[in-house]
Amino acid sequence: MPEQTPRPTLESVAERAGVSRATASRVVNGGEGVREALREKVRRAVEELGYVPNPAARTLVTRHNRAIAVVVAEPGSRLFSDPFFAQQLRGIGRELSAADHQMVLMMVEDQHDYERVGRYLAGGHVDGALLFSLHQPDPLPDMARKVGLPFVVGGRPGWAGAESDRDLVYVDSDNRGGARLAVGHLRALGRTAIATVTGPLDQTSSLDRLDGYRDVLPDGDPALIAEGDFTPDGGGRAMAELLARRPDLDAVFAASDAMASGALRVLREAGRRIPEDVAVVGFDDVESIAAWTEPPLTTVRQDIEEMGRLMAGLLLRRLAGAGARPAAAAGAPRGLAPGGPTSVITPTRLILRASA
Amino acid sequence: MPEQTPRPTLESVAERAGVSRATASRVVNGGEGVREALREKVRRAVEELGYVPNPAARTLVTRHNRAIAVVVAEPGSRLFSDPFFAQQLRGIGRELSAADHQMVLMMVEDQHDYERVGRYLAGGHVDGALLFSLHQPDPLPDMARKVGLPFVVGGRPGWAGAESDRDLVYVDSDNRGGARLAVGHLRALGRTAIATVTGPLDQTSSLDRLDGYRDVLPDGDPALIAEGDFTPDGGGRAMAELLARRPDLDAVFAASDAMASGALRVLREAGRRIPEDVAVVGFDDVESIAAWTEPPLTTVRQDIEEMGRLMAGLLLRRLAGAGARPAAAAGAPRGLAPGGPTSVITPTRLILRASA
DNA sequence: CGGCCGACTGGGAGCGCTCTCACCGATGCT
DNA sequence: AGCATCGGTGAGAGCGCTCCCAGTCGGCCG
Repeated sequence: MPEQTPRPTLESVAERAGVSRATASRVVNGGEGVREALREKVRRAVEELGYVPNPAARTLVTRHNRAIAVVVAEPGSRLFSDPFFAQQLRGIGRELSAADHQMVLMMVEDQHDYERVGRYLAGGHVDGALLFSLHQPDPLPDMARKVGLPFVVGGRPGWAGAESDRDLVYVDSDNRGGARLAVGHLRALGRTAIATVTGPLDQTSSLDRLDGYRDVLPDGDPALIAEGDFTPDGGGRAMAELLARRPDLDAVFAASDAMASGALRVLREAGRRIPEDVAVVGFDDVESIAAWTEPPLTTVRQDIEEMGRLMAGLLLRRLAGAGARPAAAAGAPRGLAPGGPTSVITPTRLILRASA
Repeated sequence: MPEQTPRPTLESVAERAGVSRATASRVVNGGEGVREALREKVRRAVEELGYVPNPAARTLVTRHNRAIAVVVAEPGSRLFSDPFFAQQLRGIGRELSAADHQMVLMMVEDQHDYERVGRYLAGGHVDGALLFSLHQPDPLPDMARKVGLPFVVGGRPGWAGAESDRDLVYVDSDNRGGARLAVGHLRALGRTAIATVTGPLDQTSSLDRLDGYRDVLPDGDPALIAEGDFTPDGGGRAMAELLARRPDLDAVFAASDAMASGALRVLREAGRRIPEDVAVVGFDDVESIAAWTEPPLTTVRQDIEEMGRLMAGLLLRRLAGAGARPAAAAGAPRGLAPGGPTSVITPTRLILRASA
């Protein structure tokens, strides 16, 4: 940066206040154990000089920088196509800035990026990391672990062993419970042939939602299950398939609002009235979709911002050191390690609109 | 951070390689002017020790940290409700990581946050800043200027004097041209009573789009103009008003897809067929909306990711120092200061679908 | 009234890295 | 042969801050 005037240093503040650098430092950092008279002098000097501590110098000795990394894998994916991501960021940002920490956003798209991120995390630029959308066995957690960097994962990790990995702390919404809510509602409506359009089955959120569907319909016809891809198009295709297999279906639970909107359109084109002929329930409650479909979509809402806040809070607590357990936050804390912090599942709830 | 093993320092690398710290440093930073033999030795030492440079120490002396801040005002607003923001971030991230810079995300919600951000920018945590959604005369640019921090603004600043402020460099899409495209298309279709639903008129993007509408329809009936708020609801309300004022209207240009979706619904409820009775054109081409309305929306697309990339590129070029002018990027460079970098307007184009 | 204790304060040693400059041997030139 | 030159290399001085440790100075106890 082009510095116009040489920036004031702690040294200059101390000089102006007529105290030692050590004392000035004490005042700047809270002023414990410094007589009020001196404290005031230093404060005035800081004011007059417009002194701002140099974070690099501080970090050099304290070994932390009040910053955490938010690593987002595959930004090309749905993470960037719906407001999910932005809302999550907002929650994280709020929690972090309340704790006076900064958020460093990193996007991973290809192999090369993994190295970049790995180097960054290893470099000690940040005190901790929030890892998102981990699919396959992802190298990120191991990288972080290797350099001793605390981290929290967003979304239940899906690979073998992840569940039993005691320091793999994650935050996820109650996908399974939400799906149960949706399908239960459909059944309570008296529907008897309830289909489902799932998300890609290599993602835990899709799997969990499908499990919820099965919880309610343990003996369901497999022909009533079709896989989508979280896009409106895919939802439409899956719906068409479902219609071909079971023309008699009278309800559909789509595992995302986007897929539901595609399904709605296919259903309409097939001449089905909604909700009279076929009741439809979505998932996510993405405002720009759910409230504006024709008819408005009954769906399952997850508190996305809260998830972000929770993740940040969990990480912050880990940083604070101590084995401080997270207060059982909204949702059933899922005990993993008897001694460490705990993963959290946030609740979901049904939003009733016209489609079911 | 809990360091398990004391992290290797440049000193230890030098020792292991049998060279001085200075030489080791040279190798780590590119290896200019070091004999191949030594270079190799150092590289091996780095490898064996798993050495990663300490960024804080480096920043302390170089005075820059390969990081830029992305400051987003009022995250509660539309910035977070449509994918606009996420896409922009993606563009910024791509450009930045190509230049090996990091992105520090800061959200400003209230007065208190302004102070926090101001302190952060003044602290030298970052080498530059990208400022978003500046409405009223915003303190941010001045803050940045005061501490000599290079910055680029997203979206044309709207207050008096901003336009003539020669180092207020911004990137915006061609809102006015896009609106001209939309309205021109409607007119070419033979429509004679073309209405428009504007965005909130305290935002330059709304104003510019309205100007584009007027460019094509200089003698239009003011009753054909209604103000919305960029939400589907607001769009619907404005549409209803328009319908009441001019029941004979046969086309509508909505200044955002979200508002268009609301307008579509009101139009449908009023029994108008689209596009037969009323042709509708939106703005933004937000995929989750435009492609899935009933009928699919003809709209104006802006390359949002490109805007992000451009902003980052502009800033990076500023940082690189030199009066290097930005290459006239896609779009008409709008000359402000004859000597400095230049604001950029990115092109928009019409996407034809069924609604018009 | 001397000695101690405790609350403050200052001195100084780094944190890990970059960068200037002096130095060194090997060339190249006159 | 004598001397300026030059690519390479190392020594050392900080960058601005924190924090340990020793020193100072009242006040209070015996």
